Amino acid sequence: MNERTHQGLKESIRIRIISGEWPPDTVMPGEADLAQEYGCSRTTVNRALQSLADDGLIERKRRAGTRVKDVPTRQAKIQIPLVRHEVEATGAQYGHHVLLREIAKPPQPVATRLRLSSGDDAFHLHTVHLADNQPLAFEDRWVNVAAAPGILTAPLDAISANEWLLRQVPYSSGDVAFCAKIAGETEANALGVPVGSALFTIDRVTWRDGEFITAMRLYYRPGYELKTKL
Amino acid sequence: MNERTHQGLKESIRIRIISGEWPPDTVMPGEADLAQEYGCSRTTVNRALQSLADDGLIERKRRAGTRVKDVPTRQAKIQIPLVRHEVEATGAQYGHHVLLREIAKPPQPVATRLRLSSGDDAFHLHTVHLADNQPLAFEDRWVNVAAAPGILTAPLDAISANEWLLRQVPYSSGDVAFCAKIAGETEANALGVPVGSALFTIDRVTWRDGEFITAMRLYYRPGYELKTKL
DNA sequence: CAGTGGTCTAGACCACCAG
DNA sequence: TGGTGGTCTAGACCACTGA
Repeated sequence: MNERTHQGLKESIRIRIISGEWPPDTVMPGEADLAQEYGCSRTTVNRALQSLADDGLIERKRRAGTRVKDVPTRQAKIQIPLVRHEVEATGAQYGHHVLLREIAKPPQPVATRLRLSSGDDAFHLHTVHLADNQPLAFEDRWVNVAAAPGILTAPLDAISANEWLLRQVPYSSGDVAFCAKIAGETEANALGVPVGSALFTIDRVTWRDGEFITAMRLYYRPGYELKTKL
Repeated sequence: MNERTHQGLKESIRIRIISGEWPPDTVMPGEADLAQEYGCSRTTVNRALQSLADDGLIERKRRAGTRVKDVPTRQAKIQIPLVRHEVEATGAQYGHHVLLREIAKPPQPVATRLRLSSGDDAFHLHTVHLADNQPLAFEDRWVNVAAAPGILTAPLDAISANEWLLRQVPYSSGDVAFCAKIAGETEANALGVPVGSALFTIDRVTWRDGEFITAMRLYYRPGYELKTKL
């Protein structure tokens, strides 16, 4: 790898950290020193070090300098999956069915998470996502109609609600949680698995400018794995 | 926010994308144009746009320019948790117990994932992680002794194997998978939950320079959630 | 308060690839 | 093959903060 580029520089420094040249919890040379050592400009060193800090390998503070983290807890980047893309990436054919579609008063836990006044209705949707006609995931979604009025007339048989919302109402922020849940009757029937199966679950609430857009829970069929690299 | 910094610039451009100024799948103005519009240098625009591309909002190609993603699939950064840090972050007291410690031949699935020759022994460890003396997670780990010989004499009662390995053998790369598993007897006993519970599970294999270091599976107690933000 | 990282600039060259 | 992004440079000023 070319050590004159910030990427090559980053890799070189990473290896020096890993090899123990600067043990955990010690201060590394400053940017100016490294720039001189590598014969490049401080700007380049800065980019490399910022990237390493972004990865969680080092910590940087003004005046205090750059130090190797005590425990190099690293960050993983996860593509919050769009189910259709997941399916198509495996070469399978994607499909989905809407199992339930109603305007209803959301249960209390959902209503509070969505900051809806009690008594307010919301759009409720059950969808099952298919890969080669086999159920892959079951989606339970509530949508704030005020934030996305077009959802009521959207062609949800042709395009999944998630995708429609992403296109029409690009969100500004969201909370995501991963967990495991026991399949109840609804989920079990939708996925065609026994009640009591362990389902990998993604819980998501999405906001835009402080206004709630949608809350969704995605139950994946048993055996599913969300993979990433460190 | 100050629009003269690359962070402020990024936020400004992000809002313009979200507001629909450049709809999905359209080409944005080039770096030079934006630099002129904002009255800053192209370098600054470049940093802002690279950051947005890193977040998954836009795609950049030489010659083709910068285009808003069709479906803005965003990336979430997840701190692969060190259980001790997780526990201490909630204000609880961390502890752990080693339940099993042996040299044994790993089962075939583990051996192949670790690229060990069949017949090779490995260091096997069962650990339960505690928060205020309540079981939080059960860890099943195999370690390649050749890659981390000190593990055999490490004080694993005082420091968890994960932490010891991170300090002594900082890894270069790893595969991570999240899934849900049904609690078998071993996991259920360790966590003090009924057999058949749904356990959020993190599977991890760690390498260094192509040499396998450790494979671990972490079963969290029911109700646990791994949270992040978009 | 002095040294470190954070950031901007103006200009430059290059790699890539779509037209 | 020309236009676009990727990157480097040398210098500069500033913000922060720990010694």
